[in-house]
Amino acid sequence: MTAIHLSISLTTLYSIYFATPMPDKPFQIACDNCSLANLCMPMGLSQAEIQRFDHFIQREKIFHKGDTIFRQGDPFHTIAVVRSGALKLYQLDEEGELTGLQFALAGEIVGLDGIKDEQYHLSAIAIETTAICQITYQDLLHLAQEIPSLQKSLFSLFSQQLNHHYHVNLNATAEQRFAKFLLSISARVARRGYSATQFNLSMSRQDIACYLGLATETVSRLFKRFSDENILAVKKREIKIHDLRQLQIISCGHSHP
Amino acid sequence: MTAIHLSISLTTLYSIYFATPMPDKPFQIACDNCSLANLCMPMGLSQAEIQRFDHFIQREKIFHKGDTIFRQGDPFHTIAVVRSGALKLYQLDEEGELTGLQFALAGEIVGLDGIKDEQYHLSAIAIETTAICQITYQDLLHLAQEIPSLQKSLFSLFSQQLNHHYHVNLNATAEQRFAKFLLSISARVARRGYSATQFNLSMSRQDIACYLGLATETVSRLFKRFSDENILAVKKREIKIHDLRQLQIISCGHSHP
DNA sequence: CGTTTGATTGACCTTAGTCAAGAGGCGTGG
DNA sequence: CCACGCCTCTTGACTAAGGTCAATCAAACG
Repeated sequence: MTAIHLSISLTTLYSIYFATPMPDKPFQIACDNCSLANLCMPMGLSQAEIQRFDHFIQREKIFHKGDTIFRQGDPFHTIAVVRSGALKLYQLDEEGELTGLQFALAGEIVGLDGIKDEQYHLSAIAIETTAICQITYQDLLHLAQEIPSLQKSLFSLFSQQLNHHYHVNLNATAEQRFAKFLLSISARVARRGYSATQFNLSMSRQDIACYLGLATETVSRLFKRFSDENILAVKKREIKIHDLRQLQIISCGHSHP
Repeated sequence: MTAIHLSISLTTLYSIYFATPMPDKPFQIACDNCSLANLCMPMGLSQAEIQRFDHFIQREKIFHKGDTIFRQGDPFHTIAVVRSGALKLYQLDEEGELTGLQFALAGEIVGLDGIKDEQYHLSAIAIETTAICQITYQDLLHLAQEIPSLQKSLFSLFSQQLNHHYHVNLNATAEQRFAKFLLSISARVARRGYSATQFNLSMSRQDIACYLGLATETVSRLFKRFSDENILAVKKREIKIHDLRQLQIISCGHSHP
């Protein structure tokens, strides 16, 4: 088969195809056609309100693996939502020791921690290619004042974020924590309509270990153990869960009866 | 010395002393004269706004040790603030196992977790005699809509609560966690104007252990160790911290150089 | 004044962390 | 294209921190 290589710019292609010059933001997703809208700030808003809200959203930024979104201590101005990809959020103490680590997946909001002291308390970096939507806190406050249902969904999102933090259990064993982690990722991926049993982890073993308060070796051994017990299949960072029920049982601490 | 025992009701005493019948809410603190106002929801409000806000606050309830404020799974209607005393907040999983535990001291807000699913995700019980102020979420939403600075302080409080949860460090040693816990209590007590170095813990050793993800025996041993090292003095639940600086050093993991 | 509940202390054991070595990928540059 | 070095991950052997079990003590409470 012979391949024909065309050298043609996107702008030209666009204008040929649509018979009109390419606008500034040609293929951009707006809130009212975003698949995450029901998980995100505009949830519960009317069509008109969503369009009004959308007007204040910045979507230019694409971050690559390792890029910084904001740093702990930076002055706080904007709230961000992960549109696609994933972020790692972490906190260092005065000595530079890591004191906390979380992940933000598509549809999840980051930066709310900055409101109180007008500075971010966490650093955020992309752990894969990541698109984010941003809104300034000033705009958000004004909009929430004018749109009661936005105010309500913001409170709701805050509440959800609080609940999410209750899930790390200090008393759980390594096995329980790890099972709970996999279930959490599964649920978060599934919430956006993807498979709950097949996904790839964008975070390193080391990040998982830090998040769970374990050593990387322990995480590695748990992957092996669960794989040996046929609970899941793992190939690099590609995970296929075979027995979701068993994971649930393990996460509650009834692993080996 | 001879004691004279008078049997006389508060109502009667009030009317004798003030020469007027006792009103329904005689000695009640209002938001505009409450010492916690600058930590609480009305922070940043004008005098007039505080008085408007105050109108929606219920203050009748006094809870005794062991009394339940709300239960995990109860329908969510109200947000509460601890005016004096202390609460224990805890979460059980489906199996009835404890999965999380926190404390709320005077000036701290509880119930925000309930907003998202319209039910409380934590149970709250008093661990000493506790007075709370309550407001219904409905009223709060309406007020926040009308009073921009209230909306702003609510977001700020939410943000603060999120930050507070980042402080539990899964990678810390028993010693570090314990030191951090004492520092946290110290700071929270001091914020209300009380001594940062002398306070009494209203929670049991078991509660502290659960909160820190340790065994009660370990907590007991840590109290002894710190006491032996002259970092603090402990008598039952009465704590006197001698060396706050050393606690800070320990909490960062530089205990024994 | 016994009974109960919470705290302390000691002896022992388990879990998971540490150290060390090796394997598998990935990108860079010769 | 292959070789080299650099990561990340895996696996094994040993160790230590802290959990468990059990006994004792102290305070609280009816």
